[in-house]
Amino acid sequence: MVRKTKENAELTRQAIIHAARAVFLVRGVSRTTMEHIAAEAGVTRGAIYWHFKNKIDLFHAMREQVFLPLIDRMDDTLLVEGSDSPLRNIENFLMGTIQILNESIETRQIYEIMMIKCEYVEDFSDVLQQIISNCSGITAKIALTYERARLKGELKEGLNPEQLAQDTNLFFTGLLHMWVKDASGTRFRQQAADLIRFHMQLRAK
Amino acid sequence: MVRKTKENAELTRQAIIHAARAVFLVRGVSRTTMEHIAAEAGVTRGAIYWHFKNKIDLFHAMREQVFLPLIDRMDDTLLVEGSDSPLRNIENFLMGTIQILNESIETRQIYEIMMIKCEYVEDFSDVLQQIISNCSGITAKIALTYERARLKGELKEGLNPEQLAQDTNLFFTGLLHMWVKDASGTRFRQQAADLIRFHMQLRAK
DNA sequence: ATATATACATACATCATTGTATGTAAACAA
DNA sequence: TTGTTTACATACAATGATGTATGTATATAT
Repeated sequence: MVRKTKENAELTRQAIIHAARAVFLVRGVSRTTMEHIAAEAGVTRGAIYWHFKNKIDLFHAMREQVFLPLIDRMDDTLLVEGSDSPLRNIENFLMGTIQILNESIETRQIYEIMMIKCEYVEDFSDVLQQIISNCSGITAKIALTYERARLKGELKEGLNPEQLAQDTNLFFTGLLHMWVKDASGTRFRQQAADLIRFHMQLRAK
Repeated sequence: MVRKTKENAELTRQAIIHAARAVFLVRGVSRTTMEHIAAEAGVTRGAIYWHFKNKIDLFHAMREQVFLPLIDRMDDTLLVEGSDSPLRNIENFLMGTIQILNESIETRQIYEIMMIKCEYVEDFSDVLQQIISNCSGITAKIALTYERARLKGELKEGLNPEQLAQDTNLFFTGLLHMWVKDASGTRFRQQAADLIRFHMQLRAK
């Protein structure tokens, strides 16, 4: 059984991505070898090199499975016109992200890999640029939503939407990082919702 | 020149730590070999294995040089009794940390290594626990200071010091991460001070 | 029905890395 | 002054990892 159908080949590709995630998680990206991934996926390195150019290529494929949906959801949650409570939209977006982390093992593990099991050097260093620009994209959309909240009179007086968005973005960046690092769950994972609510109350009228 | 005096040996030790920092920064911790470090330090692997058990041991030695002073400074800045503005103390602590990152190449590089050039797996995974507990220590001290601020009437009404501290801690965690990733400096490094001021104004009366 | 491209598995050559074992000259203690 | 320990350098043995080259059976196109 050497040559497979297209559907079978796609299954193999997915199996390799899943295997990579599993191995990255326990060994870290750098210490993971193609042989590790192949063994986990039940194939040989030949299969991996057929589907992916090298480890980075595989890494990017894994990353996309989580980040493309994130962008979509953000647009759906934040950029809806004519919402009666933009502030709620922001809160819902943050809550939704946490909820996804809670529900999706896949997403959770990929976040963990990207945050504490990957070294951003050499070929990986350009991922940082993507993260930064991604981040400013998020901030911009949050800022827009804060501006709408201001027009609706939801905000305390004298608060600059742009600065609010930056503060929220940094808060959430920190929360995600601590959420991921808090494997025991006692410190941050359980209270994430409370932290978000408090953060939003700070700026609500 | 084989056997050196104690002072000379200590210099060698420091040279190895410095070299490790330089190499970790460009190659990442995992991809860095003892030979790389030895070459950078102008010694052989023999010297490194004499002073350090292995790469982790060396990593911890490097880390301590930055984090022991941090704890001291935090205590000095936050836990001063009878300050007339606890809120200012918190702001000064955050500002001071950023200032140190700006001024000390060594500190900056070690933060960068720990945040985006190290994979927390296997032997390194217990560092995460240290970070978490370190973090809750910081939050506790900030909470204490917020409580003092509340007693002095510096805070807006109805704000819980503990929650404020958590929010501040997450904000600052996020800021440090973005500060480090923002190598160009344009996004976060230049406006860090403004972001901190805004964050503090959000809770000041 | 045959040719060709596909989806892998296998084999190969090369280089990198680790820990330790051993060597050694100078510092230090007695 | 003579051990003895220190502070390394050198040598060794074993293993791991990469990328590519090659093999091959089957799906698919014509």
